[in-house]
Amino acid sequence: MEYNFREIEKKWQKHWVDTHAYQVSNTSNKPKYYVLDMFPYPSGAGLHVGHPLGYIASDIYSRFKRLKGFNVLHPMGYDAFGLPAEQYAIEHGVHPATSTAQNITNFRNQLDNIGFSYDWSREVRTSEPGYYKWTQWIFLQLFHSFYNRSSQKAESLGVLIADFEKNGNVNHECPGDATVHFTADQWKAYSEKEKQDILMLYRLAFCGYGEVNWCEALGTVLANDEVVNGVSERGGYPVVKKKLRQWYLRITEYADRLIDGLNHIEFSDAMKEMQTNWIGKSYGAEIEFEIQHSNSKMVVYTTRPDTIFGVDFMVVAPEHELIEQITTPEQKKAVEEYITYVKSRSERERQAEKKISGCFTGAYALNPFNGNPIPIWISEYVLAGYGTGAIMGVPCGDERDHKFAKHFHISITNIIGDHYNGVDANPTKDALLSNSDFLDGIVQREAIGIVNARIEEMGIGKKKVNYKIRDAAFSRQRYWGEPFPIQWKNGIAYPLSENELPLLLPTVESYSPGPEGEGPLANIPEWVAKELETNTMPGYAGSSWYFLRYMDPHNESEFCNRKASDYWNQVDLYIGGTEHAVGHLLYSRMWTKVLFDLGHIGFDEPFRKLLNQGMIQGSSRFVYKLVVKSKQTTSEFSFPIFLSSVYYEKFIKHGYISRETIENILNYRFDDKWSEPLPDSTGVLSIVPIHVDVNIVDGFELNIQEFQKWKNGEYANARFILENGKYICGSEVEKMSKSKFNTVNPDVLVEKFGADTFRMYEMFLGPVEQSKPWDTKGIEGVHRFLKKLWRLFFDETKGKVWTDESATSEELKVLHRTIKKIEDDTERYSFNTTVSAFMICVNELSDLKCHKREILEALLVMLVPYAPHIAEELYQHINGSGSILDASFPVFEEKYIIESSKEYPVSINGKVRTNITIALDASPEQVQEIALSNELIQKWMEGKTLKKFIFVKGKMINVVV
RNA sequence: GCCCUGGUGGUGGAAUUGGUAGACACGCAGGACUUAAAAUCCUGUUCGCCGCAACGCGAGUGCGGGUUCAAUUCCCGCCUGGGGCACCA
Repeated sequence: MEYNFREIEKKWQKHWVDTHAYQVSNTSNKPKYYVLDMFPYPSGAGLHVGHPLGYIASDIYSRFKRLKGFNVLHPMGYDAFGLPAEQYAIEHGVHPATSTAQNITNFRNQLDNIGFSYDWSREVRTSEPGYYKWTQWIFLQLFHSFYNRSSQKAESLGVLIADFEKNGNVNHECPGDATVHFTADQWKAYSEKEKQDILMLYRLAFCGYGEVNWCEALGTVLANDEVVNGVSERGGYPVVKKKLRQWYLRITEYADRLIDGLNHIEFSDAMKEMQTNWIGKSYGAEIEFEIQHSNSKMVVYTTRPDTIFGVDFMVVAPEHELIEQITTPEQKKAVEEYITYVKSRSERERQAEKKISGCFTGAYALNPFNGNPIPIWISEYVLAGYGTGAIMGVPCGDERDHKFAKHFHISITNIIGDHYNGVDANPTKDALLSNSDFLDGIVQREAIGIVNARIEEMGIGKKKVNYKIRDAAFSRQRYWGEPFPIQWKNGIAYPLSENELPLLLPTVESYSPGPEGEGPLANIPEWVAKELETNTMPGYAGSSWYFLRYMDPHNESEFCNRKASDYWNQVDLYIGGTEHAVGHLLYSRMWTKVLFDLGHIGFDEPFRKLLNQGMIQGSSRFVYKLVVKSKQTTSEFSFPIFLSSVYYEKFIKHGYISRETIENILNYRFDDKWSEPLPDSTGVLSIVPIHVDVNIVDGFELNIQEFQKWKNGEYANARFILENGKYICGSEVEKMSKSKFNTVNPDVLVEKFGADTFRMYEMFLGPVEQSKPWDTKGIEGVHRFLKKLWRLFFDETKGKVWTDESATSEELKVLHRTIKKIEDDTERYSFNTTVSAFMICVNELSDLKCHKREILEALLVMLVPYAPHIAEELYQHINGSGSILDASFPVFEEKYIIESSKEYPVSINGKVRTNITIALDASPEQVQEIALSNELIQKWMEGKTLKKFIFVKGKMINVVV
């Protein structure tokens, strides 16, 4: 009987569906375990081999926990709102709901192929009204709440209003505008509009104004993704910043709790570091500077007040409101030109720019301690959104300031003596200050406090904690997202009541943008007539709380019943990529904290343990096309000519190919003699790399016949210049994507080798956490392993070969060593080493000719998480009853693997010279005696004296001479 | 530019807490079985040197230094691949 994986896998997949094998209940006397994959966006491109990596890992862990006696929640669903579906709708007129449903169907079919243990009865889709009703409901919770800084949690706005009526806002500093102060009487006297405007400054979900990428030519707002080098990706039109009314989430109020919460969850140190850096808490001071010949003042934020006497210039962000007031007439034109230039630049470009740019305003600030005038500059490297949008430039202590000063020939004051060498800035805090008036001779670290005290005393500044994190923009001028349950009346935002939810996304005629950068909803007269909000929510709205919905997916009266969330509690294991480090993973943590504060759930961190899967990269292949480039055009030969990679390498090395070389090659390589004249005799020959489908390349060798058929025969009449009779492609590791023709479809591999082989091979590739390029070569090894396993049970000619004989101690040792390895490694998510442990076990059992049920049955149970189909099939044969899914993981027993002696490596001065087998219970003295009396060791020690004898029990021996 | 992360044979990787570097596979080479092929099995496979082999010697975990009896592992400096940087999800 042969291993017929196609038949076996179909059979069991059907059986598992028929028997609801993966349905899980919210009530159980088993302990619970919740394993979750990061919410996938069902893209039209379908799954490539990179996607299932994490899914397989989580599936293995879920099944493992089930064998260990847990009630395991392992759901899957779709983050179904998003930009690509809308873009597709604009281009093809297909409703996003239609294309999304289609994509989901494909996605699901691909997943089903792989044999996952998802409980599909709990599937959710964020674009379904039954789901987004609750996204809207949570938005209303945010809208109706503020962050009470004294109790350190979200509370109902009612609490705030009650206090305003009694005390004004003395107890509650205004988070949206710290300059807002009012008494109880003033509050009561305010109009409805004034009150609402003030409340808006407190709400956790609030409306404000923010800059977007505005493309006039397309009449739309663009995502950062759609802007390339300052112009639109589609069409290449100019993109500028534009201020629009936007919704925000006040995540800044949660900054401290988001930092603190990291101490209570198991994320990698790298991940915690990224989140901490993103939140960017810093301790510093705000200092006020007077401006010469002006009544205005400028406020800078600095983390280094100790360097106040080293300030040689000021820099304000190009958006800073002071600029207009302080710019001198002589500088006006230059400043305006500079600001125009900056408007066309994205924030990223501004920060990444190596070329220093800036413009002098003509104005001077005055150092509050010595009255020295300090020139005020504008530069793109200062961002408006951080701190006060103005910094003090201290060239001797900050690298960027230093470069700026050098570039604009601003003289540099050295306040740190020898610590500054005139060439590089030195950001030390340990130098003794000089040139610093009353701070001379004081260590910088201590001077910080002294200056802070002095500025507070003088009333020109105060200590200030700052955060880099900004409030999260929460609206999009798009169609395919959740509508806001908000109505606008006389400029006041009124929430819909809960019983009006869900506010359904209406159908539209066209998906193109509304007037003035508004979203498509602004084009619907009925919508506008009802004064409904025309923005929609961003992609991360639905994904910020989906892990809760899985616990109670069909509940129509609550977002999630408290009993269900109390039972399932936190996600015990969350698997996904690091690309979500500072987006999704911060937003969902914040939402969880809000829901906790408001008493809707009983925990304030969503994910107890996070495992980051590495990215499977594509290994792209290139063919090299010969073209002729003149100054204006690129022309081609009448039939395309491709050169093997060796020629391209030469071309790259020398930067050009001579006409003679090419003519020689052409004449020499083609049997029928090259007769065509080279096109455009004035042009330069050049070689252009083109991505070629990796599926028609074997290793690096191009399959020329397939290539000529590729892309509907676009290159059917191509000619090739080969090396050693082969066309060798170039290669590069890049993101796996359709446009790079480097995707590999799991369906193809499952069809050829089976799901079990595919699952194990994905794991065998390397540690889940590590990124690596995909290479299909090697999958055969895993497939051979499964066939070898099969042969432990069935012989091609003899049929069944397993027996009921009892196992020998040698066989038990193999089994129990494997149990220990599989259990330990699975527990620490080291799935690549478990696969090799299975291989070693099967190799050893084959060598021992072991076909004993006692051993094999335990092996099958361990294999279930990894290769469930073959395990279930073989289990049915040897056991005959029950499903292996609910078997118990075999119990490791130390007694089977105890060894009495060990072959010690013996080194002389750290170099291994021989191995000696010594009893494990030998004393160090005995070991030394045995080792030193060894012939080989004596030979090595000849003429030398023993300096030290190192013996690590069970590990090694080192003789130092 | 800033933050995070990786670099070990021809290839993917192993070495879990500083203790035999290269487990397990792929590929390659040679062999067995077969009329032949597939499948399967066996042997070898880090590099260099000693004319082969055995044995042995030397080098070796991106590069350069350091700590240690001992470093892929710890420290310092550099080179380089990947991810993120706030409207892709």
